[in-house]
Order: sequence, then structure tokens, then C-alpha cells
Amino acid sequence: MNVLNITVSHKLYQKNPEETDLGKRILSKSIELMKQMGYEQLTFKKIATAIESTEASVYRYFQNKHQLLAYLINWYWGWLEVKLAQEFIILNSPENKLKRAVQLLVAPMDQDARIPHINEGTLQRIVVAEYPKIYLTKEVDVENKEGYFRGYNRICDILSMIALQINPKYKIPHSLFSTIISAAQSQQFFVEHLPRLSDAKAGCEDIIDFLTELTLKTISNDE
Amino acid sequence: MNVLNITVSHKLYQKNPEETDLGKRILSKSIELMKQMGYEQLTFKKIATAIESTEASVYRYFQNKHQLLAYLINWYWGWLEVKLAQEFIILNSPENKLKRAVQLLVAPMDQDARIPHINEGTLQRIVVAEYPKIYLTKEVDVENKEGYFRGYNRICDILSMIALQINPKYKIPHSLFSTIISAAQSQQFFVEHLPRLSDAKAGCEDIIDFLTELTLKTISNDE
DNA sequence: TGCAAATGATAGTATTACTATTATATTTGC
DNA sequence: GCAAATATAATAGTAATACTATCATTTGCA
Repeated sequence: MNVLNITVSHKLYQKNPEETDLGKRILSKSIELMKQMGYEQLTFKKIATAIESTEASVYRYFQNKHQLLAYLINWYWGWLEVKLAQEFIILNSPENKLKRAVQLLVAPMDQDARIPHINEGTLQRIVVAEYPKIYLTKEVDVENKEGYFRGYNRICDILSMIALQINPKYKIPHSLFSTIISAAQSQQFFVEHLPRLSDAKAGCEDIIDFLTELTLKTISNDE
Repeated sequence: MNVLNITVSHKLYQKNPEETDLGKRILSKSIELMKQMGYEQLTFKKIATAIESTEASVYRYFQNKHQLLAYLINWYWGWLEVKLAQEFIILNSPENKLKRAVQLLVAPMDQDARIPHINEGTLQRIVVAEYPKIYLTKEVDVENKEGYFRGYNRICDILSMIALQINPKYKIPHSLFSTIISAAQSQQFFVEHLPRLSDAKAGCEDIIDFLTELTLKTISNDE
């Protein structure tokens, strides 16, 4: 059983890109180009040219660039959820689960050979550099109803449940983990681009230690 | 001595908007319109029309919309720094200073009558909804050198110094406060738009309590 | 009065973000 | 193996955006 399929809400595409060869090429090249040039500079025209197809064909899969970004980011969270589930098979204590979750959020991702059209490592870099752009819009409330942020919500829920096993009295796990997950992204960005906003050295270890300590200290029920 | 002037890096404008009447009207109306329609929908044409001027005139003050946003956000941080300095006159313990800083970050802002062309409350809402957009770009490294993010850096530095008074051994105050400041913004957004990412109720009290506890618990040197 | 600076008025361009139409492959059912 | 449906390519076109350029007019001020 080698095939694994990350499913995202059908509101996140016009036509499912996972179902066709062209769709997969769009995904693959979008990831590559968005990493290279950033969200703002990317256009459907550039994607189309790069895969030797046409703008109109790309529009058949995604309504616009915003929907494409939302698709990719949700795919990332869906994939992270799968990874977490795999890891948790052999992890028994909630502390270890949270530690491993933080590592997965921050450490560079390996490519999964079963999904050749998605470069998970590159996708992770895109999430770091672009993720708030999917919700910081005037359409956030409508798109929330359509499931644009379900992936993020689910990861936040999962980690919250684990935290409650450590301390059932901790009242605000969702606030905590939305903060931790956001920080996992932004700290990676700060280390690379705005180093005065961080004390971490290059490499992910310092960030992992910071976030792990922040998490465990906050949910501990001492005092 | 009623006049107070928030100074931002001259790289953040073409021509200083604080020095002319037209410049102030641009600032005032930009804030109003950006709050209303959001960064993406705002154009210089709309600003120009609203103040009964022309697109070309707006371009004389700001190179583009991105620079305008960077100006406004830096103005906000500069103004927050002034507020902090004022408050710290009568606050003596570092704990109280940090608590008050968190309150200022999250609680709705009053309009300062000495600066009629800037609505600080509205500006604060803009920062909540738009702030990562100034650094999540491909130009971040160049713009960082030009001082686009100095306001944020300075607040982060100030809070870090205070934290070190509480616990001189705390090793990563910049990482902590860039996280806390980012969380102050994003939690406000989540409560309003993505409530599954938060446990806080409407109103700022829950967020303030969450951030205050997160801060103090993290820098305490127990264990 | 006269000069410089600021602003207004107008025009124009390249790019973007689409939409529409028609032609040509390709797959699928029968 | 053929018709029908579907997917894609090719092309064109539009409205809006993000500027740049030019020149006329107003305003402050020496």
C-alpha cells in the first residue's frame, strides 16, 4: 500500500489537480516557481509557459492564484497531519508527541518518493514565507466557511488535545498552539531574513528548543 | 509642549507626508480606506479621488502602496514606543512594565488629539490585519537594510531588555518577544475571524491574560 | 514682482487577471 | 472501431492596475 493521497476541500480547486497529469504538473511547477520568485511575482501565465501549456488551462484547475496558494498550504497541513499520525504510532507520552510535532514543524522536510509531483521540502519553505497571506484578506470569513483554513485548524485541534492530556486544566490550548504554529513559521523566516527579531542561530535546533520549552512550560500546571 | 512627532526612516517615503497638508490628508485617508477595503483593494487612484487630488500627487509622497503600508506600520511602532516610554515613567518593576506593554499591544487605542491626521485606533486595526505583508516579500533583505522594519525591531529590543532584568539568564528574549508581539496581532485577528484558532472570547482581556502569562512563565527561572 | 516648489490635469504604457471562443487532441462507452 | 464526451491548446480580447511623463497652474515667500 504505497499510494497516499492528501485530500483537501473541493472548494480549494476548480478541478482536482491530483486527478490528471496536467494538474500534477501545475502543482509541481507552481511550487518550484513560487519558491523561486515569491507569491506576488508568480502569475498563471508564468506557470503555463513553464509547463508548456496555456493560461486558460491553469485557470481550469484553480480560480486564481489565491486559491492555488490556499490549496498548496492546505495540502501541506494535510500532509503534516499524516506525518504526525505515523509518528504517534510509536510515541506514547504526550510530551514526546508535542516535542516531535514541533520538530516536524521546523526541521527541513524530506521528499516523499511516493508523491513525486510535490516537493515537500520546497512546499514547507513556501508555507514559511507565504502562509499568513491566505487568511489576511477581506474574504477571510467567506473562505473560512468554505474550508480554506481547515488544515491549520485541524493541526491546532490535534495538538490541543494532546496538551490537555498533560494538563487537563489548561484552559486555552487553541490560543497556545495557534501561537506556537505561527511562531514555528515566523521564527524560521526571522532567522533567515530579520535576525534582530531572533536569538537563534541558523539551523533549526535553536528554534525547536525555544518552541518546545515555550510549549511545555506554558501547559505545565506548577505554581 | 503639545506637539509630538513620530519620525520614521526617510527611506519610507519619497517626500515627507508630515510636512504638508496634502501629505497629512494622504495619511489620514489611506488609514481610513485601508481599514475599510483592505490592503489589496486599496489603490493610489482611490486615495487620490477620496482626497480630491490626483494619482501623480500621491506618488510624489510614496513610491508605491507597499512603501505606504511600511510607513504606516512603522509609524505605529514608533508611536507605541512613545507610549511605552510615557507609561514607564511611573512603572517601576519590570513585571509591571511587561504587563503594561502587552496591554498596549492588544487593547483598543484611543485617538491622540494632538495628531488629528492619524487615527491611532484604526491604524492599530490595520497593523493587526496587514503587518506580515511588509516583510513577507522577496525584497525583505534589501528593505531591512533600508530600515523598513526598524520600528518592530526596536520594540522587540526594548521588551527584551526588560525581560533580562527579571531573569538575566534568559537566553532568547528576542525570539520570545517577536513571538509575543506577532501573537498579539494574530490572536486579535483569530478571535474575530478564525475563532477555532483561539479560546479567547471577544474583547481583549483573554488575549492579554494569555500573553502575559506566556511571557512571565517563560522568562521565570524556576526549575 | 518674480522665482521656486507644490500640485493639478491629462495622457500614455506595460502588465495583470481574467473571460470567451474555437480548434484539436484524447479518452471512454458501446 | 467509432461516436460522443472531455480535456487541452491556441488565440484574442477586456478592464483594471501600477506606474511614468509632460505640462499647466497655483501658492508661498524673498
